[in-house]
Amino acid sequence: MRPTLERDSPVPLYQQLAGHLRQDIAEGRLPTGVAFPSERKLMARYQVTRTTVRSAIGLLKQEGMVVAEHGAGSFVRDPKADRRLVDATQLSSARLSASPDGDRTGSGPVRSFRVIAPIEPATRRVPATPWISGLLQVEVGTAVLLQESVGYGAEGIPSLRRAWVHPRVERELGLAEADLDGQWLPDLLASRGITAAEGEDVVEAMMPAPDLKRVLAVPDGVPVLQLFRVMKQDALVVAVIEVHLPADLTTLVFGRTTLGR
Amino acid sequence: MRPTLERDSPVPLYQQLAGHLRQDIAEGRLPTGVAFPSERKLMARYQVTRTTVRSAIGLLKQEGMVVAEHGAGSFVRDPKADRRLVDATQLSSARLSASPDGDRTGSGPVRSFRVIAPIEPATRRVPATPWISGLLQVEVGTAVLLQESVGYGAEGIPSLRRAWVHPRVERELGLAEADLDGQWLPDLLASRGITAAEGEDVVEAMMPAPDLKRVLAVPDGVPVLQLFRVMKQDALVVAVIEVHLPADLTTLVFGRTTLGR
DNA sequence: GAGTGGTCTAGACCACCTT
DNA sequence: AGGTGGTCTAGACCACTCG
Repeated sequence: MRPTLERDSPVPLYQQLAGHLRQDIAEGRLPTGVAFPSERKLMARYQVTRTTVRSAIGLLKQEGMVVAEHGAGSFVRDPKADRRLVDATQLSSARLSASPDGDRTGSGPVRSFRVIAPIEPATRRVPATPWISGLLQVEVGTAVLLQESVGYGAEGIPSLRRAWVHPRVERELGLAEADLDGQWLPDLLASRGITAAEGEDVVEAMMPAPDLKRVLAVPDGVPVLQLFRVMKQDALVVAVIEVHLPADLTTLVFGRTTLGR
Repeated sequence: MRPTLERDSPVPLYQQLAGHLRQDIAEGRLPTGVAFPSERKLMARYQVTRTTVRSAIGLLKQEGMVVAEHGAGSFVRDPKADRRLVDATQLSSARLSASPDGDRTGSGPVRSFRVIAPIEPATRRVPATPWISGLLQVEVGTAVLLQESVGYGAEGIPSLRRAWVHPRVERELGLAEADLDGQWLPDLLASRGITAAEGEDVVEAMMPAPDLKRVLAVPDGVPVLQLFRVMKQDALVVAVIEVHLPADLTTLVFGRTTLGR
């Protein structure tokens, strides 16, 4: 009713509209978790086409402030609400579980799990990409064992993990692909006395490619955190663990923190 | 010509089209950095409307695989190409510079800087949000000094930084807001003997809100890495440093890495 | 000036959820 | 059944870049 858009403004209508909606959210007129005027209502209220309305809402979706549910409506979201603390240094060790309940640590209520299709650890041999060969410290193209697994990790967060073994370690331990299937590699290394207290961590973030987005059930407007842990022993690289985590659910912590969020 | 879309498929046309384009990119038919058929050409080639073509390209944009330049064309992008290694533990110390050239470390060629509008360190007093109060270990709502600055950091990466001082430290050092203007807070702390070798790091990622997106010149489809460094001395929190970095440019490294990417 | 991407209109039909 | 978001058409005009 009252709110109007300037049709002569150099700022496009859909951006003006997005601004109005953003302000409505920020100032509490559109409370989080609930409601949102339907696209047809917004058309009428602002006297624009559905295309324009959808462009505006599209912007908010990309910012992670709104999620749309087909047939039900669009809902305001707090992009920072669902984050749980994750200890980066512990990430590589524990095995992923098939159901989120398995990892309930008993501390505090854990809500709204995301449904994914877990994948048991599966092993294959692949040539090292430039990036991985840099971390593993082997020649580019060297054939290395790669293990891949999908499941729920610490705090019930869906995650995809990959583990690359250094050929030297593979030789020393006499590993075969068959040994590894169904068993999470760092567990196996630990059982043979390789704990890798040393090591480094590398962190990146990106928008998920469609495959990863589906596998981890990542909503629109949510990036993925990517953590590489370089396991070392006696200054030699033993393995590289890669972990993908939906960024809307995770706060990565390096070093103990007394954080009672 | 040859490629056709299935109109009866349950998969929407624009998603099919996006799939085709993704495959063309992956298999090298659309090389990175160059070209891309214009929207009108794609309309003709696939016999769909411009809306459908734009939806497909929109998907690729959100994945960071394509950038569009008004009037010039759309271009394939390698989402991982421009990353530079950034030492997370060093991030808080050095002051941001107004031009990217100032931080050229001399090691290797640094290309394609992004143009931003630097902001000198400016100080104000704000009530602690729940999140910050948790990190600073003060009561929620406590008035704390906040310093904010925008510029080019290590490796010439645009970044926004904020520093919160613990009230105890502010008192002990007799800081005034005027003291701080134009001076980067960690520098000042260091000059008074507070180095904060201890500390923890917290990392998150998110899609940038429009303000941040503009300030850091973040392209579409690119998230922002957010690093909080909790500076401590004798187990007491001294200050919290927050750093925002465009994720397409940064690989955060924790611990020394021998990585010659 | 020709070609490109950006915005906007006015419609239509569909798939899905809620009641 | 009625309302919601998702897809798609067929057009139009504009702002920008490039040769």
